[in-house]
Amino acid sequence: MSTHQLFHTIHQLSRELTKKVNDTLQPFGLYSAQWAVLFVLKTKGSMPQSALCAYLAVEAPPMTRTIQRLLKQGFVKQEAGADKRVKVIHLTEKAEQLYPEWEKAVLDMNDRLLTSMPQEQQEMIRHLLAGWLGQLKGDLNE
Amino acid sequence: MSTHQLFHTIHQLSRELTKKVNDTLQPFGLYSAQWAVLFVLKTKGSMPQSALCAYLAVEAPPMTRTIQRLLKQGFVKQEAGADKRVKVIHLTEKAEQLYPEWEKAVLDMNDRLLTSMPQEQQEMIRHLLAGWLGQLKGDLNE
DNA sequence: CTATAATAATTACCTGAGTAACTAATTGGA
DNA sequence: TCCAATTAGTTACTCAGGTAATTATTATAG
Repeated sequence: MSTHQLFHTIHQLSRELTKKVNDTLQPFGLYSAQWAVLFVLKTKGSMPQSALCAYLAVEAPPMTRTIQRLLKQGFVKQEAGADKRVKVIHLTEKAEQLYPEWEKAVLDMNDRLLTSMPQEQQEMIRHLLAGWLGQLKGDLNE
Repeated sequence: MSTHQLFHTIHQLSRELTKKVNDTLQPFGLYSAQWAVLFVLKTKGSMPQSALCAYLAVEAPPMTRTIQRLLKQGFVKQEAGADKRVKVIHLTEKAEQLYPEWEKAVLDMNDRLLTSMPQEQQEMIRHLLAGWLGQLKGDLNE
Protein backbone atom coordinates (compact mmCIF):
# COMPACT_ATOMS: atom_id res chain seq x y z
CA MET A 1 0.00 0.00 0.00
CA SER A 2 2.81 2.41 0.74
CA THR A 3 4.36 1.65 -2.60
CA HIS A 4 3.31 5.16 -3.48
CA GLN A 5 5.56 6.35 -0.74
CA LEU A 6 8.50 4.32 -1.98
CA PHE A 7 8.21 5.81 -5.46
CA HIS A 8 7.82 9.26 -4.01
CA THR A 9 10.90 8.85 -1.84
CA ILE A 10 13.02 7.74 -4.79
CA HIS A 11 11.80 10.60 -6.92
CA GLN A 12 12.43 13.13 -4.20
CA LEU A 13 15.85 11.70 -3.42
CA SER A 14 16.80 11.95 -7.07
CA ARG A 15 15.76 15.60 -7.24
CA GLU A 16 17.54 16.42 -4.00
CA LEU A 17 20.78 14.82 -5.15
CA THR A 18 20.65 16.58 -8.52
CA LYS A 19 20.16 19.87 -6.72
CA LYS A 20 23.21 19.21 -4.54
CA VAL A 21 25.32 18.39 -7.58
CA ASN A 22 24.17 21.55 -9.31
CA ASP A 23 24.98 23.65 -6.26
CA THR A 24 28.40 22.06 -6.07
CA LEU A 25 29.22 22.65 -9.73
CA GLN A 26 27.70 26.09 -10.01
CA PRO A 27 31.02 27.87 -9.30
CA PHE A 28 32.46 26.13 -12.36
CA GLY A 29 29.55 26.97 -14.66
CA LEU A 30 28.58 23.32 -14.94
CA TYR A 31 25.28 21.48 -14.48
CA SER A 32 24.67 17.90 -13.48
CA ALA A 33 23.96 16.60 -16.99
CA GLN A 34 27.17 18.14 -18.30
CA TRP A 35 29.17 16.74 -15.43
CA ALA A 36 27.84 13.26 -16.13
CA VAL A 37 29.17 13.47 -19.68
CA LEU A 38 32.53 14.87 -18.63
CA PHE A 39 32.89 12.16 -16.00
CA VAL A 40 32.21 9.36 -18.47
CA LEU A 41 34.59 10.82 -21.05
CA LYS A 42 37.33 11.12 -18.44
CA THR A 43 36.91 7.66 -16.96
CA LYS A 44 36.02 5.69 -20.10
CA GLY A 45 37.78 7.74 -22.76
CA SER A 46 36.51 9.33 -25.98
CA MET A 47 33.47 7.74 -27.52
CA PRO A 48 30.67 8.35 -30.05
CA GLN A 49 27.62 10.28 -28.91
CA SER A 50 25.52 7.14 -29.19
CA ALA A 51 27.83 5.36 -26.75
CA LEU A 52 27.43 8.22 -24.27
CA CYS A 53 23.68 7.86 -24.59
CA ALA A 54 23.86 4.14 -23.96
CA TYR A 55 26.21 4.57 -21.03
CA LEU A 56 24.16 7.25 -19.30
CA ALA A 57 20.83 5.70 -20.33
CA VAL A 58 19.68 8.95 -21.89
CA GLU A 59 17.94 9.46 -25.22
CA ALA A 60 19.74 11.08 -28.12
CA PRO A 61 18.07 14.52 -28.13
CA PRO A 62 18.98 15.55 -24.59
CA MET A 63 22.51 14.31 -25.25
CA THR A 64 22.76 16.51 -28.35
CA ARG A 65 21.80 19.52 -26.27
CA THR A 66 24.21 18.74 -23.45
CA ILE A 67 27.07 18.25 -25.87
CA GLN A 68 26.29 21.45 -27.73
CA ARG A 69 26.55 23.35 -24.48
CA LEU A 70 29.84 21.65 -23.67
CA LEU A 71 31.08 22.54 -27.15
CA LYS A 72 30.15 26.16 -26.64
CA GLN A 73 32.06 26.17 -23.34
CA GLY A 74 35.04 24.56 -25.02
CA PHE A 75 35.11 21.52 -22.74
CA VAL A 76 34.54 18.99 -25.49
CA LYS A 77 35.29 18.58 -29.19
CA GLN A 78 33.70 16.47 -31.92
CA GLU A 79 35.61 14.40 -34.44
CA ALA A 80 34.06 12.79 -37.50
CA GLY A 81 34.45 9.03 -37.49
CA ALA A 82 35.18 6.73 -40.42
CA ASP A 83 31.42 6.33 -40.48
CA LYS A 84 30.32 9.82 -41.43
CA ARG A 85 27.20 9.58 -39.31
CA VAL A 86 29.19 9.21 -36.13
CA LYS A 87 30.55 12.06 -34.03
CA VAL A 88 33.22 10.95 -31.61
CA ILE A 89 33.35 13.15 -28.51
CA HIS A 90 36.64 14.05 -26.81
CA LEU A 91 37.57 16.13 -23.81
CA THR A 92 39.54 19.26 -24.70
CA GLU A 93 42.82 20.28 -23.10
CA LYS A 94 40.93 22.93 -21.17
CA ALA A 95 38.62 20.30 -19.72
CA GLU A 96 41.50 18.00 -18.84
CA GLN A 97 43.14 20.84 -16.94
CA LEU A 98 40.04 21.79 -15.00
CA TYR A 99 38.82 18.26 -14.38
CA PRO A 100 40.69 17.65 -11.10
CA GLU A 101 39.04 20.69 -9.53
CA TRP A 102 35.61 19.57 -10.62
CA GLU A 103 36.22 16.06 -9.40
CA LYS A 104 37.45 17.24 -6.02
CA ALA A 105 34.33 19.36 -5.52
CA VAL A 106 32.06 16.45 -6.42
CA LEU A 107 33.93 13.91 -4.30
CA ASP A 108 33.86 16.24 -1.31
CA MET A 109 30.14 16.65 -1.78
CA ASN A 110 29.63 12.89 -2.05
CA ASP A 111 31.48 12.44 1.20
CA ARG A 112 29.39 15.09 2.89
CA LEU A 113 26.17 13.44 1.74
CA LEU A 114 27.21 10.00 2.85
CA THR A 115 29.34 10.46 5.96
CA SER A 116 26.59 9.44 8.29
CA MET A 117 25.77 6.30 6.34
CA PRO A 118 27.86 3.22 7.06
CA GLN A 119 29.76 1.82 4.09
CA GLU A 120 27.85 -1.39 4.41
CA GLN A 121 24.49 0.35 4.12
CA GLN A 122 25.63 2.20 1.03
CA GLU A 123 26.61 -1.10 -0.48
CA MET A 124 23.26 -2.59 0.43
CA ILE A 125 21.32 0.25 -1.17
CA ARG A 126 23.43 0.17 -4.29
CA HIS A 127 22.94 -3.55 -4.62
CA LEU A 128 19.19 -3.50 -4.05
CA LEU A 129 18.52 -0.57 -6.35
CA ALA A 130 20.79 -1.77 -9.14
CA GLY A 131 19.07 -5.15 -9.03
CA TRP A 132 15.64 -3.59 -9.17
CA LEU A 133 16.61 -1.26 -12.01
CA GLY A 134 18.00 -4.17 -13.99
CA GLN A 135 14.78 -6.02 -13.58
CA LEU A 136 12.73 -3.00 -14.63
CA LYS A 137 14.67 -2.53 -17.82
CA GLY A 138 14.50 -6.22 -18.64
CA ASP A 139 10.77 -5.96 -18.07
CA LEU A 140 10.46 -4.27 -21.44
CA ASN A 141 11.23 -7.45 -23.34
CA GLU A 142 8.56 -9.59 -21.78
CA MET B 1 34.57 5.65 -5.41
CA SER B 2 31.42 4.15 -6.88
CA THR B 3 29.31 6.80 -5.22
CA HIS B 4 28.89 8.16 -8.72
CA GLN B 5 27.25 4.91 -9.60
CA LEU B 6 24.88 5.04 -6.66
CA PHE B 7 23.69 8.50 -7.63
CA HIS B 8 23.36 7.46 -11.23
CA THR B 9 21.31 4.39 -10.29
CA ILE B 10 18.90 6.46 -8.20
CA HIS B 11 18.51 9.02 -10.93
CA GLN B 12 17.90 6.37 -13.55
CA LEU B 13 15.48 4.49 -11.33
CA SER B 14 13.51 7.64 -10.75
CA ARG B 15 13.25 8.33 -14.48
CA GLU B 16 12.30 4.75 -15.23
CA LEU B 17 9.54 4.72 -12.63
CA THR B 18 8.14 8.04 -13.84
CA LYS B 19 8.06 6.68 -17.36
CA LYS B 20 6.13 3.61 -16.19
CA VAL B 21 3.60 5.76 -14.35
CA ASN B 22 3.14 7.94 -17.42
CA ASP B 23 2.62 4.90 -19.63
CA THR B 24 0.09 3.54 -17.17
CA LEU B 25 -1.89 6.79 -16.94
CA GLN B 26 -1.70 7.73 -20.60
CA PRO B 27 -5.07 6.07 -21.45
CA PHE B 28 -6.68 8.43 -18.92
CA GLY B 29 -4.98 11.57 -20.22
CA LEU B 30 -3.02 11.96 -16.99
CA TYR B 31 0.67 12.47 -16.26
CA SER B 32 2.66 11.53 -13.20
CA ALA B 33 2.72 15.01 -11.66
CA GLN B 34 -1.05 15.32 -12.01
CA TRP B 35 -1.59 11.88 -10.54
CA ALA B 36 0.51 12.79 -7.52
CA VAL B 37 -1.76 15.75 -6.81
CA LEU B 38 -4.96 13.76 -7.32
CA PHE B 39 -3.67 11.01 -5.04
CA VAL B 40 -2.87 13.42 -2.22
CA LEU B 41 -6.23 15.18 -2.53
CA LYS B 42 -8.05 11.86 -2.42
CA THR B 43 -6.17 10.41 0.51
CA LYS B 44 -5.62 13.54 2.59
CA GLY B 45 -8.62 15.63 1.53
CA SER B 46 -8.87 19.17 0.14
CA MET B 47 -6.06 21.52 1.02
CA PRO B 48 -4.43 24.81 0.00
CA GLN B 49 -1.96 24.81 -2.85
CA SER B 50 0.85 25.55 -0.43
CA ALA B 51 0.02 22.40 1.53
CA LEU B 52 0.17 20.37 -1.66
CA CYS B 53 3.61 21.83 -2.35
CA ALA B 54 4.78 20.96 1.14
CA TYR B 55 3.36 17.47 0.97
CA LEU B 56 4.86 16.63 -2.41
CA ALA B 57 8.07 18.58 -1.74
CA VAL B 58 7.66 20.58 -4.91
CA GLU B 59 8.13 24.33 -5.40
CA ALA B 60 5.16 26.59 -6.00
CA PRO B 61 5.59 27.29 -9.73
CA PRO B 62 5.42 23.69 -10.98
CA MET B 63 2.42 23.16 -8.70
CA THR B 64 0.64 26.14 -10.25
CA ARG B 65 1.12 24.63 -13.69
CA THR B 66 -0.01 21.15 -12.68
CA ILE B 67 -3.14 22.52 -11.03
CA GLN B 68 -3.97 24.71 -14.00
CA ARG B 69 -3.92 21.66 -16.20
CA LEU B 70 -6.12 19.75 -13.76
CA LEU B 71 -8.52 22.71 -13.73
CA LYS B 72 -8.69 22.71 -17.51
CA GLN B 73 -9.47 18.98 -17.45
CA GLY B 74 -12.14 19.54 -14.83
CA PHE B 75 -10.57 17.20 -12.26
CA VAL B 76 -10.04 19.86 -9.64
CA LYS B 77 -11.63 23.10 -8.49
CA GLN B 78 -10.30 26.07 -6.53
CA GLU B 79 -12.09 27.74 -3.65
CA ALA B 80 -11.08 31.03 -2.10
CA GLY B 81 -10.17 30.69 1.57
CA ALA B 82 -10.97 33.09 4.37
CA ASP B 83 -7.45 34.31 3.74
CA LYS B 84 -7.85 35.77 0.27
CA ARG B 85 -4.34 34.77 -0.73
CA VAL B 86 -5.13 31.09 -0.30
CA LYS B 87 -6.67 28.84 -2.94
CA VAL B 88 -8.05 25.63 -1.48
CA ILE B 89 -7.96 22.77 -3.99
CA HIS B 90 -10.74 20.15 -4.15
CA LEU B 91 -11.39 17.12 -6.30
CA THR B 92 -14.43 17.51 -8.56
CA GLU B 93 -17.27 15.00 -8.82
CA LYS B 94 -15.84 13.92 -12.16
CA ALA B 95 -12.51 13.14 -10.55
CA GLU B 96 -14.14 11.28 -7.65
CA GLN B 97 -15.98 9.09 -10.16
CA LEU B 98 -12.93 8.30 -12.25
CA TYR B 99 -10.51 7.92 -9.35
CA PRO B 100 -11.08 4.18 -8.71
CA GLU B 101 -10.10 3.38 -12.30
CA TRP B 102 -6.94 5.45 -12.06
CA GLU B 103 -6.05 3.91 -8.74
CA LYS B 104 -6.54 0.39 -10.00
CA ALA B 105 -4.27 1.02 -12.99
CA VAL B 106 -1.55 2.44 -10.74
CA LEU B 107 -1.82 -0.31 -8.12
CA ASP B 108 -1.65 -2.99 -10.80
CA MET B 109 1.45 -1.34 -12.18
CA ASN B 110 3.04 -1.13 -8.72
CA ASP B 111 2.43 -4.82 -8.26
CA ARG B 112 3.96 -5.61 -11.62
CA LEU B 113 7.07 -3.59 -10.82
CA LEU B 114 7.55 -5.16 -7.41
CA THR B 115 6.37 -8.76 -7.71
CA SER B 116 9.85 -10.13 -7.88
CA MET B 117 11.04 -8.18 -4.85
CA PRO B 118 10.36 -9.69 -1.42
CA GLN B 119 8.23 -7.58 0.88
CA GLU B 120 11.05 -7.43 3.34
CA GLN B 121 13.45 -5.99 0.77
CA GLN B 122 10.94 -3.33 -0.19
CA GLU B 123 10.67 -2.41 3.45
CA MET B 124 14.43 -2.27 3.75
CA ILE B 125 14.82 0.02 0.75
CA ARG B 126 12.04 2.27 1.88
CA HIS B 127 13.56 2.55 5.32
CA LEU B 128 17.10 3.23 4.13
CA LEU B 129 16.11 5.77 1.49
CA ALA B 130 13.66 7.63 3.71
CA GLY B 131 16.31 7.89 6.36
CA TRP B 132 18.87 9.19 3.93
CA LEU B 133 16.45 11.69 2.43
CA GLY B 134 15.56 12.96 5.86
CA GLN B 135 19.19 13.52 6.64
CA LEU B 136 19.77 15.31 3.33
CA LYS B 137 16.97 17.75 3.92
CA GLY B 138 18.08 18.41 7.47
CA ASP B 139 21.54 19.08 6.05
CA LEU B 140 20.32 22.46 4.84
CA ASN B 141 20.13 23.87 8.34
CA GLU B 142 23.74 23.23 9.29
C1' DC C 1 23.69 -2.92 -58.27
C1' DT C 2 19.85 -0.86 -56.64
C1' DA C 3 16.11 -0.24 -53.48
C1' DT C 4 14.94 -0.86 -48.85
C1' DA C 5 15.99 -1.12 -43.98
C1' DA C 6 18.59 0.34 -40.11
C1' DT C 7 21.48 3.74 -37.62
C1' DA C 8 23.48 8.48 -35.80
C1' DA C 9 22.32 12.68 -34.99
C1' DT C 10 19.32 16.67 -35.11
C1' DT C 11 14.98 19.49 -34.83
C1' DA C 12 10.58 20.53 -32.86
C1' DC C 13 7.65 20.11 -29.22
C1' DC C 14 6.15 18.11 -24.72
C1' DT C 15 6.30 17.16 -19.27
C1' DG C 16 8.63 18.09 -14.84
C1' DA C 17 11.07 20.79 -11.74
C1' DG C 18 13.98 24.84 -10.20
C1' DT C 19 15.21 30.05 -9.28
C1' DA C 20 14.24 35.00 -9.52
C1' DA C 21 11.20 38.57 -9.59
C1' DC C 22 6.59 40.18 -8.96
C1' DT C 23 1.65 41.03 -6.96
C1' DA C 24 -1.67 40.84 -3.52
C1' DA C 25 -2.92 39.94 1.02
C1' DT C 26 -1.89 39.37 5.88
C1' DT C 27 0.74 39.72 10.15
C1' DG C 28 3.46 42.12 13.57
C1' DG C 29 6.30 45.49 15.68
C1' DA C 30 7.56 50.26 16.69
C1' DT D 1 -2.10 52.63 13.93
C1' DC D 2 0.69 52.21 10.14
C1' DC D 3 4.67 50.65 7.87
C1' DA D 4 7.75 46.70 7.28
C1' DA D 5 8.17 41.87 6.89
C1' DT D 6 6.08 37.62 5.65
C1' DT D 7 3.19 34.54 2.95
C1' DA D 8 0.41 32.52 -1.26
C1' DG D 9 0.36 32.40 -5.69
C1' DT D 10 1.75 33.65 -10.46
C1' DT D 11 4.88 34.85 -14.44
C1' DA D 12 9.13 34.43 -16.96
C1' DC D 13 12.97 31.91 -17.85
C1' DT D 14 16.22 27.84 -17.24
C1' DC D 15 17.84 22.91 -17.02
C1' DA D 16 16.80 17.81 -17.69
C1' DG D 17 14.55 14.44 -19.96
C1' DG D 18 11.12 12.19 -23.30
C1' DT D 19 8.65 11.16 -28.04
C1' DA D 20 7.90 11.90 -32.99
C1' DA D 21 9.54 13.15 -37.23
C1' DT D 22 13.47 14.28 -40.31
C1' DT D 23 18.10 14.03 -42.59
C1' DA D 24 22.16 11.81 -43.88
C1' DT D 25 24.72 7.85 -44.08
C1' DT D 26 25.60 2.95 -43.98
C1' DA D 27 24.12 -1.98 -44.41
C1' DT D 28 21.52 -5.42 -46.51
C1' DA D 29 18.27 -8.12 -49.36
C1' DG D 30 16.76 -9.10 -53.79
